[in-house]
Amino acid sequence: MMERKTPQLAAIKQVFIDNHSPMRLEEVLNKAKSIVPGLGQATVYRWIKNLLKIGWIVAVNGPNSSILYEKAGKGHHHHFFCRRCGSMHEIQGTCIEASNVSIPSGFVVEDHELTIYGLCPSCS
Amino acid sequence: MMERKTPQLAAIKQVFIDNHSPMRLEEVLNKAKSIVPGLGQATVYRWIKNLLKIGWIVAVNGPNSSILYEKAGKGHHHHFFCRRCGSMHEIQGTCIEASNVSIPSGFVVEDHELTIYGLCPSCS
DNA sequence: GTCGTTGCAAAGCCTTTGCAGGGAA
DNA sequence: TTCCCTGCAAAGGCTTTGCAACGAC
Repeated sequence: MMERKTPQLAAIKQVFIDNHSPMRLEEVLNKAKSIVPGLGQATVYRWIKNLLKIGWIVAVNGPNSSILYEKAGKGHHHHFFCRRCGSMHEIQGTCIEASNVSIPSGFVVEDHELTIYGLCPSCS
Repeated sequence: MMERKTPQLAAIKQVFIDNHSPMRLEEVLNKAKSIVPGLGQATVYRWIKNLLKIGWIVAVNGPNSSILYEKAGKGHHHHFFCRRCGSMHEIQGTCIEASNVSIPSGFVVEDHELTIYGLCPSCS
């Protein structure tokens, strides 16, 4: 994949660099549109797919089976979802190592994902 | 909601009683169809929505933002997703209490969901 | 000039909804 | 008889794809 430096791709990347909370695709689209007004949604769909494939961003499972995206390479962390305002927050320094979990024999653990639900500081 | 005892609803419930792993809606539909051949997908969509609302089943976030469903009232447990065969397993007795997690002040924890990724016994 | 990239619109999925007939109570 | 439930098909909503024009290199 030879990436060409287009304003559209630059805008999409910038959105991920500027925003640390995981975002829905529509949020990425809107934020990127404010940088490149004519940006089409198909372009965002295509680049998110590509950026996922090359590992520049990662997908996070959000509530209601939504998919959220965030920039990769931020180290292991978990996510907190506020049930009142619907916001998603990164929770740093709360790593639960897989070794702390007693898995039945036979299962090979590679990775894990933890989502905490509750109220964020603004809503509690 | 006054539930009438129809063969369709009985079949859908039976599928959840017989299968302990979380299932995609399509799986529920197919299994229920083997009990009630003419079963329409709209009926399954409608009953899954209702059973969720009354808390008879619960939704689980699956990989790729898929939604999985399982019978409620099985106690707190986590899920293991096999990356090779795509199967989802219940992991009992591995409860990570929210109190074990150091959450920044201001956040009110109500619940959590843990998904472990790796290889199941059949695939490892 | 080449060919990756883009925006638009059409096409594809999956899920929900409208509706008339059927059947549980 | 009442009216909840069902299956079918149409409608919605979100994502992907086809295509011709554009533009990075």
